[in-house]
Amino acid sequence: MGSIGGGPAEQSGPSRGSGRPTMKDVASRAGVALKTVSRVVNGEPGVTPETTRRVLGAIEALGFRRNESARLLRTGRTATLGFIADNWAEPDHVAVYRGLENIATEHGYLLYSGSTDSDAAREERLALAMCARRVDGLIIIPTPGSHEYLVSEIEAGVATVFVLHPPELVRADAVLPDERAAARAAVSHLAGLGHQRIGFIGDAAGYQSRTLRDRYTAAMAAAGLTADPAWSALSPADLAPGGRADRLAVTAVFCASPRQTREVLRALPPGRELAIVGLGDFELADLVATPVTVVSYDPVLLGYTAGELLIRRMGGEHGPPRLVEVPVTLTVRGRAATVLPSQRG
Amino acid sequence: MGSIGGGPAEQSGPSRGSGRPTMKDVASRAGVALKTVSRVVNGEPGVTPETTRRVLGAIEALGFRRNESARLLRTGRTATLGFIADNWAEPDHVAVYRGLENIATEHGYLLYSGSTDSDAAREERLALAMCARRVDGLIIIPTPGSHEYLVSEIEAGVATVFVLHPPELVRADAVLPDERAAARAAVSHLAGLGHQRIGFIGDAAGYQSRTLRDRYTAAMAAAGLTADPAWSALSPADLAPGGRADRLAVTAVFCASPRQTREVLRALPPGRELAIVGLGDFELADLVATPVTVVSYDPVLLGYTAGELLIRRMGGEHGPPRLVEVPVTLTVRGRAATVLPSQRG
DNA sequence: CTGAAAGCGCTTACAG
DNA sequence: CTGAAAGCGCTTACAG
Repeated sequence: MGSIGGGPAEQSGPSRGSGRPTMKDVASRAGVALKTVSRVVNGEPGVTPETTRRVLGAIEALGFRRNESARLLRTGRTATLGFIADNWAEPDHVAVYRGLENIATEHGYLLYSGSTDSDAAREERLALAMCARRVDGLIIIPTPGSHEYLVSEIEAGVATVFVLHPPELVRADAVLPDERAAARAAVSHLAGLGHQRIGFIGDAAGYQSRTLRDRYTAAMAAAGLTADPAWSALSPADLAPGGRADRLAVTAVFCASPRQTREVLRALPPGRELAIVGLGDFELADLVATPVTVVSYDPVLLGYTAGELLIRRMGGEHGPPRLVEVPVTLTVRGRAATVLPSQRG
Repeated sequence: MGSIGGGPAEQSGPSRGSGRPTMKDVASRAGVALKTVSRVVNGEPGVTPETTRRVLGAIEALGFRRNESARLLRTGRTATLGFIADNWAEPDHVAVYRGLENIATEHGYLLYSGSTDSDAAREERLALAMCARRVDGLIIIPTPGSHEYLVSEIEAGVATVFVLHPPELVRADAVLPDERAAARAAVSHLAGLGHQRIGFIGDAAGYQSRTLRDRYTAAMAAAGLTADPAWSALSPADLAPGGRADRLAVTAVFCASPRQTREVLRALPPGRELAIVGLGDFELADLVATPVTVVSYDPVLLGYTAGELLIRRMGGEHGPPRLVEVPVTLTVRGRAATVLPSQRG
């Protein structure tokens, strides 16, 4: 174990047999030079059909498969992208990954992946480990906290794109849902149903929804509603009977993420009337006992778009960091979104 | 683009700047030999504090970070595992990945990952691409179809473990839920509620649940019930009003996977009484309008166990392929599981 | 059409 | 305590 990097214990003994055949082995079996094998393997022109046949025969006989890692070392690239998710338990994060995988596959990249569980130290460790492997680019669903540790890597040429949440303390591209439009759609939908006391449910750390909280406040103002600051500091736990939500007499909430929305559903006491709009759709949202309206975006598109931008950057596109916003759609579900007459005014 | 492998278009021009500093750069800046830099970086003993200081200074000044890929080429290992999922849209597959990531991180491995969407050709392409990068081991949630293409890789020393579904046409380790116990638990639970006409819902291809179907048949027999073969060939579509399920007068079903269970929930006409037991739990299973009983296993444990076995194999543990079964638990939910008196007998 | 040499960035023996 | 040489498995110039 070294002092930098570390890693699994070295393999003991030659238990792996004599290893896999190399180009050198193929060359000597075919009676040609190494370079000729390389030519055949790479489909380069200028090799006699007869020689080609001999080389292919040796490859077949030996079960040779070119060591891609060695090739890439010489080439200077790795044809590898790194993806860092915050939390695999979030279907949205997985969907972002799927979008990235789609475009990565189209372009011949393989993916390193890992998750952080919102632990900034884990994110740093993972990202730097991927950089040490010399990934060509990095896609990150960021954890709360600074991403300053990436500055030197980005300067060294590692293309980096943040997705789903914005980065902090580092200038880099980001691909996000259109949060301004989302907040407006949610608030104006609820206002249209007669709600005035609309709360905002962010996450505990208050980080990942900080910009969204500002959007909510702006959207409330745009809808002609004066938002009590306390309304925007709610968490799912505040929905307990007699809890803060009751005391604040909130009749509707806008949830910052599918996870918040699901937690609200779980926390909601039976019989408590509450109109819910969540940012981000989730499976079975239409089948739960209290169907919820959502402002949804396409998380797969989010990942695909981020990958697209990354590939353009790796291709040499320069310019200042870009913010790409993906459109959102309001999907109305259930009757719970209507304010009862007695609650109006 | 070569004829083998292919890959993204080569980067055009020296847009990456002059590249990152190497040990050679550090050595010349510190005025020492390459080997001395290597000693410091690896924490090897026998270097003067003064020399160490000079080297560390140069590392700092240059922003040197060791190229892990190059180190691993020399070492002969890659400290990398490959994970191939069938479908990232399945939360269970993601959970298996999470378990694998846990143990991989503990042991210092990085993960390549990819998915197949049940496409056997994609699986083969991915697996071979990972082998070409010389992953130390491979964990696969297999697609339907033969895995014979892996034989030569396994012989060449790539440790391979299948998880969640068994492999076909290749001898390799597998880690699965205890399907026999699952089928028994499901059938005996339903039989205990008075059901006799219990159907089995597998997937369309009929593949991934083939062994499970046999388990179901055996469990029916063990419960003293005679199963009409038609009952075991049901799909969610058969639940449409007046469909096969109605004609067969099935009063309960055992679903082969969380996906089947969710599809049954979607296909179920309102008012149709049907007791449902699914293999594998899923989020919101307790909150849907028709709560379902499940025979659940821990998918994270499945992935962790598979990784554990893989690491033992990579460590040199020999012996014939092993089948590891993870325990299952019956979780009873909802009242729909009870047969109405009028339906009994 | 084919090949011998040098090198990608590092480590592994082996000398001093 | 420090270093010069060879090599991991491949590709990139450059010769014949």
